[in-house]
Formats: sequence, C-alpha cells, structure tokens
Amino acid sequence: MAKKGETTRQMIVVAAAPIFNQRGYEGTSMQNLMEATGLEKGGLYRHFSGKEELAAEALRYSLKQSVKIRTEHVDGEHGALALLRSLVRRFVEKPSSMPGGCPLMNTAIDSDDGNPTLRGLAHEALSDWRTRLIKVISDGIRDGEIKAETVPREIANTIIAALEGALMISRLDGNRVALADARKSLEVLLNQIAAG
Amino acid sequence: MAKKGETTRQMIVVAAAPIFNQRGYEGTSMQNLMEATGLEKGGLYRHFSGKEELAAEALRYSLKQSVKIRTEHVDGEHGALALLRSLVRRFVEKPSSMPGGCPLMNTAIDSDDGNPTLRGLAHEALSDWRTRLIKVISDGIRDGEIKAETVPREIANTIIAALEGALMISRLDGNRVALADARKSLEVLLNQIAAG
DNA sequence: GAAATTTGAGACCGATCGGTCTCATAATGG
DNA sequence: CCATTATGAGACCGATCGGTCTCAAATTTC
Repeated sequence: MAKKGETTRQMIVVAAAPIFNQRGYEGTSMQNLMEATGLEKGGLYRHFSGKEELAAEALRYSLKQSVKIRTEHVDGEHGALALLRSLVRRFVEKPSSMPGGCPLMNTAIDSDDGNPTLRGLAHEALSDWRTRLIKVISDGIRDGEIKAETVPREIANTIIAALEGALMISRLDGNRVALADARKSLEVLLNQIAAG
Repeated sequence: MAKKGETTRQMIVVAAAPIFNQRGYEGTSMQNLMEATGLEKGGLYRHFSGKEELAAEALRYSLKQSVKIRTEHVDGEHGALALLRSLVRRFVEKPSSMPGGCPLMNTAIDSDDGNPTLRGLAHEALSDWRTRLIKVISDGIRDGEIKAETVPREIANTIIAALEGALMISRLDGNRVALADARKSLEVLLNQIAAG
C-alpha cells in the first residue's frame, strides 16, 4: 500500500486546485488552504516547500483535468472537420470542470507579471492544445478534406481565441450566449475551409 | 484655478491605473501605490476612502483609455464592413494602451470571485463595446451592405471573443502571431456576411 | 509488538497587510 | 497679509501574511 503521506499530498492538491483557480495566486492564503484541506500549517508544509510549489502542483492538476474533460467523447469522430466540430461543441457545452473557469486563461492573466513557473505551465498547456489542433487540421489537408491553402496555425489560434474569449464574455454576462455565438461563427469558418 | 487636491487625485489615478492593471487587485499593495505616486499613506487616504475606491477609479480610467485608443483613427471609414475591418485592424495593431494588457479582460478574470464593483465596471465596459458593434452591424444590414439573415449579436460577440482570446494567446506566446491569425479569420467571417 | 520512522498539530516568528490619526505645513480666500 | 482651510507626512494600529520549529501521536518496518 502506498505511504499515507502520498495520499495526503494528493488530497491537498485536489482540494487546493479549485481554491487557486477561483482566487488566484495572490488571492489565495495558506489559511484558505488550511480550511479547504482540513489540515493545519504543519500538515501542509510537511508535503510542500511553500505556497508556490503547492500552486504549481495544483495548477498542473487543474490543467490536466481541463484537457481530460474537453477531449472525452470526441474519439469516436472520423474526419478532421467532424473532429474539430466535436471539440468546439464539447468546449461550449462543458466549458470548465474546475470552479472558477478555465485554468489556462486564469493563469495566463493572473501570472502576467511575476511567477514564471505558473506562467510556464500555462504556456505549455496552450502549446499542447494548439499543437493538437494543428495536427488535426494538417491531417485534414493531407486527406483532401480541408482546402490545401489553409494555414493550420491560423485556424488553431482562431479556434482557441474565439472559445477562450467567449468564455470570458460568458463569465461576465452570466450566461452562455457568447459561447453559443462563438460556436456558430466557428462553424461558418470551418465550412469555409472545407475542400470544395 | 482648480484646487490642488483635485490635481493630486488625478495624478494618483493615473499612476495607480497601470499598477492595478499589471498586478491585479489582490496583488497590489498600498505600498506599491505609495511608491508609484511618491506619496505617503496619509496623502493617499486623504483622497480615497480605501483601496477599493482607488482601484475602481483606476479601472474606470484604464477602461476609458482603452476605448479611446481603440476608436481613434476609425472615424473616417464609411460603410459598416469597412468600419468593422478598421476596428479589428486597430485592435490588432494597438492591442493595449495600458501596461499589463487589456483592463477589461484582466478585471473579468481577476474579479471572478468577490469584488462586485470592479466586476460591474468590467461588465459595463463589455456591454458598451458590444452595443457599439451591434449598432454598426445593424446599420450595415439596414443599408443592404450586410446579409439580412445575419444576427448582429453573434458577430459582435465573436469579434470581441476572437480579439480578446487572441490577446491572451499573444501574451503567453510573447508575440503577435495569434492576433494576426485572429484578424485573418475575422476577415473571412466578415467577407462571409457581406451581402452577395 | 517493539523500535524506528513518518506525519501533522499548533505555538510561534518577523514582515507586511489595509487602515487611522495627529499635526506641521502649504495653499487659499478675504 | 492674515485667518482659515486643505493637504500630506509619517507614526501607529491590530490583523493577517507566508513560513519555521517542536514534539506527541500515528504509522510503518522488522
């Protein structure tokens, strides 16, 4: 059986992730984490060297969860365009697993100045997402499903930008209208790059 | 001549705005603001009841500056589509006047939990922006320049989402590629809604 | 089940947080 | 130019910040 300490460490990460995601790095205090985990100071500092390491670990977890929830139920699709449409739909329907919204966007804004560790993790997550989309689009071009003159990176960046931007708007508005609107526009764009 | 106090108050707002925009509400300390303004505690609290009022005033200023810089040099255009293209181009070329990026997005994320005042200001700024875009698009439909079946709100939300999302990506990447990519895609979208 | 190790409670630390208050000085109005 | 008011310096406040350390209890190992 795994050592008890490792179990506790995981519990802390899971409990801390939504706190950091909602309140941001500066806005989260060790007191908040103590309440969320039910542990005292000593219990937390036993497993993490400090707030920053805890935040980094929590962010890694949040990002992993996000990717997971957004890529579920989209494996069955065949065809690049069908896959892209499916990914967009999935994002619009389940915009975030984690309380406080998309951890990628939260961290990108939150760690704008300072905290290069968190910033690095966010950038890595963005790059992974974009690379995956570019791959799908490139395959579509190779298979003759998508117009040859399409620039994969342009489409990938646009999809991510429109979805994340719409997520921000939806958060401010307090409804999902902007997400649905972005989806409609992305559908237009995807139809546009479909091979004639 | 205006009272000296009013001049000082304005100076404080101008100095505080970029600090709050870069570091966020929680991340900004009164100490930071003292250094930025060159004043001591007493000087600041003479003009503002507390950190929150100062942040609100600074945000109002930041948002006003953003609108100003984004709507300059786009008056000359005639025609809805030309105006929209001009606004997009302007955003991509001058994405932010204020150090720390777009204050609308920063505040939307930063004040996700708590601080309803700042959140309200951000939402108001978003609504204004969207309303203005909807007006332009509606006029374009009325003038027969834009397809009648176009839903103005959908296009407006998509433009804002794509631009703000691309801004976030560009910040993480450290270059303007995503902004240029979003612009290209928005051009495609605008061409698509142009009346046949 | 005894010995060795891991774990976490919680007192404690200096620094810094946002905020208050006093009072000398500077600006203003007559 | 004097009386009055507006202004801002800076000492001070309690609360809270992130972080350290000791030690008893729980766990693991043999």
